[in-house]
Amino acid sequence: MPKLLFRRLGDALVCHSGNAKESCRFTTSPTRLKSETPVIQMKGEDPFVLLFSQKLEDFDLHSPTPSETTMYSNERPLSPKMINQQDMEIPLYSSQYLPNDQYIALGDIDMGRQYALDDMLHSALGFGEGITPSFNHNANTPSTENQLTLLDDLVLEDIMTEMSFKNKPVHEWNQYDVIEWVHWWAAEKKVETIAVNIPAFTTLCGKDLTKMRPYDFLQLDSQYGERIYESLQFYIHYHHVEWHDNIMPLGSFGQNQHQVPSLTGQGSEPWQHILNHDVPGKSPYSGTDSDPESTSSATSCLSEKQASSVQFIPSINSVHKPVSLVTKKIGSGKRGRPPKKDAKSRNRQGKGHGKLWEFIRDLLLNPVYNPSYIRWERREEGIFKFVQSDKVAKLWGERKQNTSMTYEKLSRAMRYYYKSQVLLPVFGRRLVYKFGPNATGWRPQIQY
DNA sequence: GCGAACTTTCCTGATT
DNA sequence: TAATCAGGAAAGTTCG
Repeated sequence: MPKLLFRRLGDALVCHSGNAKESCRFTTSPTRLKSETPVIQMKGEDPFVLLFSQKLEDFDLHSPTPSETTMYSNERPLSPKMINQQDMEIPLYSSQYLPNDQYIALGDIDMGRQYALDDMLHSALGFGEGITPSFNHNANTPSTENQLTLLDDLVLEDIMTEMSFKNKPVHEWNQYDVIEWVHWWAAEKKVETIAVNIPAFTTLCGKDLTKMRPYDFLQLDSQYGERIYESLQFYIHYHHVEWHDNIMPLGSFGQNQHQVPSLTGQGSEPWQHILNHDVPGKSPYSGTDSDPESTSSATSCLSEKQASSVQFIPSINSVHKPVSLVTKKIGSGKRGRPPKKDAKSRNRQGKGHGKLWEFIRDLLLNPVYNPSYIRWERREEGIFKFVQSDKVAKLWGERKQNTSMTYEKLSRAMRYYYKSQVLLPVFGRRLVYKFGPNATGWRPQIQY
């Protein structure tokens, strides 16, 4: 019996049929996913049909074969309006996740979301009873009840086996394993990813984590550091006890705090330079610290090249600092930007200090922000989408030391790139942009 | 000091 | 109704 598996990509839940040529994707908001769980069943093998409990109008549904496949909900046919021709060619979800026609592999899961995939799938399981879906393919393909595939063997644990950090001891984790684990932790604990200071972990490897004390975790994330520390100790003890023979004895949170390094940078452990940067008013990626030793001599797992790729990415936690919003003038009659009272309060703008499109590009290349903040729609074509547009705007504003930055303003700047063909518009798609011929550095590097 | 380039801010109107 | 998009207008900032 073929299996129907899902892959979550940011806000998108990707559903594959039993044929690699067929795929169907729908996107919806996290809120809707959580509060109004879409109900999904598969009917038939090739093609297939997806059945939703909610109105189809609520979803942005794309099919690769709209002309050949007729999809029906239990109430109404799929509106042609909802078929987006631009999304018909999506190699992104093809062979890598489809080993053969019968069994479909589950791709990497974005664990950065609040909602739990297993909750969603369990809800889907319960929906099938009492529902008589209609299905029509080419007007002559009968509905085949016996081909209905339930999702009973999809559990979160299976999904987790896809994550690389699980296959190695903590002290061998690289920076990406650390990031992945923190994402996994956030999903496990139902903690919003954006509330966790994940950027503070991006320069750490597993070896650093195993040597860090509770207080160190608090310095990385004042809100969740304690819980992350405890979870890590639990993880090491109960999941990787066979690996961690070189790891220091573990203490419960609250102990050993007298042993922690000082924040003033006098310690000698390799992660301390990172902690020293993560103090209020200082971004760990700002690169403005005047002490060259603190950034170059530490034995962080990051190479210089890797470090440079994230050096200007600001702390997410700091985004949550109080923002003084500019109130909109109503009917002032005066157009244009008003004179700035505090002209020196802003970071340098204009040329030479990182352009907006480069900032966006680097977010896309950073697993900390892709896909939770921004994600590729079709990477090979340079098409991307803002997942949390307001958060990206805050990041951009933080970079420019402009706390009043909004997505509206950011998007205006994005649209100015149309003229120079750094970006190209993607008509009909909200929050979607495309890199133009004058944008560089976004294409995946081919390894020879 | 000037102008170009880039960005920000505000706005109107349209669309989703 | 709110969010987003499109684009005009003008001002702020930096740099050559």
